[in-house]
Amino acid sequence: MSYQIGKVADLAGVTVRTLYHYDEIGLLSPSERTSTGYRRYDEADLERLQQIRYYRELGFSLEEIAEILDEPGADAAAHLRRQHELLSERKARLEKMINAVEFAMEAQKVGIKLTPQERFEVFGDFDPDQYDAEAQERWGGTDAYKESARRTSQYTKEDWQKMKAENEEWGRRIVAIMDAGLASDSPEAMELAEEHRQSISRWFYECSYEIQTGLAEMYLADERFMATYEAIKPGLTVFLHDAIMANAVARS
Amino acid sequence: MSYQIGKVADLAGVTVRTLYHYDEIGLLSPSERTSTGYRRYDEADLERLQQIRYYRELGFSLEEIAEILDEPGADAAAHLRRQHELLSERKARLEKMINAVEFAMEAQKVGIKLTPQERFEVFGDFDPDQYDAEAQERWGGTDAYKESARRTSQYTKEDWQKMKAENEEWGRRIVAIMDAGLASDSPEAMELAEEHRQSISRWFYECSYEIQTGLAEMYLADERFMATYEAIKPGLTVFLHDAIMANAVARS
DNA sequence: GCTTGACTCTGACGTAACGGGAGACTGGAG
DNA sequence: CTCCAGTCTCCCGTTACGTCAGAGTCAAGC
Repeated sequence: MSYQIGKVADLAGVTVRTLYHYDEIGLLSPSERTSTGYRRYDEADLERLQQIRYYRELGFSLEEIAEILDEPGADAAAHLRRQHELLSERKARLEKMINAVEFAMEAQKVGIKLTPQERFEVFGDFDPDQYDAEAQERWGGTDAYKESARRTSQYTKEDWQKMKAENEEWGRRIVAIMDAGLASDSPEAMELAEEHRQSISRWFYECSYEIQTGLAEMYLADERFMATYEAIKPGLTVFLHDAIMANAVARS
Repeated sequence: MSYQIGKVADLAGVTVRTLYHYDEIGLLSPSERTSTGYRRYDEADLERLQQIRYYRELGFSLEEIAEILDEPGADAAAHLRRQHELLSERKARLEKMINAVEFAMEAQKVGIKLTPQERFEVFGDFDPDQYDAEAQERWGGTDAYKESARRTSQYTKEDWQKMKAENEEWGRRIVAIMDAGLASDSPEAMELAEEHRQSISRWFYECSYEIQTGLAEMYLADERFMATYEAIKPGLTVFLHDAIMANAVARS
């Protein structure tokens, strides 16, 4: 069983021109020709094309691919293993980039400027080991921001003003609680943590306790998020963080 | 605060030539020049470069990026949302490719040939909705195949022969159990399911009950995997599948 | 004030991986 | 026998830079 060039192109999702090119440079020369010069690709050719496509997807140049595939002692299984590893690395890199975008969105929402390093560190050389895939999960997958985008795009100026007013009111109340000397795990503080969560749920996206605790950690970990809360009242960031944690534990 | 071209190049992980190029085609022209003609990039330029890098990573051409970025009414937040969505799609696609590679590895291990469609379907147009991210989890993340690769690379010819002998012995025993008319959830059948799991753990990778049940489903879902077991004895695939399920339930 | 080495400037040509024709031949359906 | 889609080889075009070349710039050190 063998296929002619157009069929192969369709199957593999490439153009015939690409296959001509691969033949020209000797990367993939069909193992047979008909008497009239038509190219015929067999199973082995398809397998090679499959490997080529994976390595291309991974960003290798055709020259590099030719070297890799013609390496003696590297069989199909070895290539699959290698591709699996490289794809996994790419995935980790992508997750890192998604997190970076989420971070940038959150920063922008609060009106914080990114440092030049932060803008680009995700594009730098990547060490897969240092990356914690779980961080990704904190956001509850990928829907939160989609939902947020869908909702906020509809908001009018009055909506934003109303939101701002609500937030300020909330700020006054939590400051009052702190001033009253109440603990961060007092019912009053926890109630305000709960309101913080519900406010996000109402205005932006369904905010689970898990997501909220993720936010609380981020407020603490990043001095600029911290600054926005500290500006309202010194100590508020830690207080809010603890209240969120206490509330999350109590409610679940 | 503004930066000169080399600093920007370092920060963003591109070459100065790339920045010259972006300037030439009007994609990113620094907002200022010194009196001696040196380019000076400010914060806004960096933000634009950040967007450019994300869109490039996503495979857009420079011309497309110019259009997107100069679209009126698209602010930074809109770009971040768009990038987030596109990155998520890419991630789903990558996961699909990883699964396809794993499938190919499993197929190869058992000596099954892939159909041309299977070789390339993962490269086709991708509908993100149809993809089930959980399938990915069945393999217990990404370590199983790494481990398998690490171990099998050390194996000698005798190891492989020993493994083969073990497998054949296991095959004879499970056939005997079927012939004896025992049920798939009989202790004897479950014991052999357990041996199946331990054999994989010993020879390839730490095989959890979760992974094993994933394998059992794959044996049933794919007629060619099925064929390898049916060749030993008709009905074996279903029998083994049920035994694995019963054993997994019983042990956890 | 002068040198020096790292950095920057503007051309201009080179390259990888195809895209998109032109013009001629092939091959199966009617 | 005729068509029309598919295939062949040749060849020039394009994108996103890489790679010099030759000249000017800048901060540091003597």
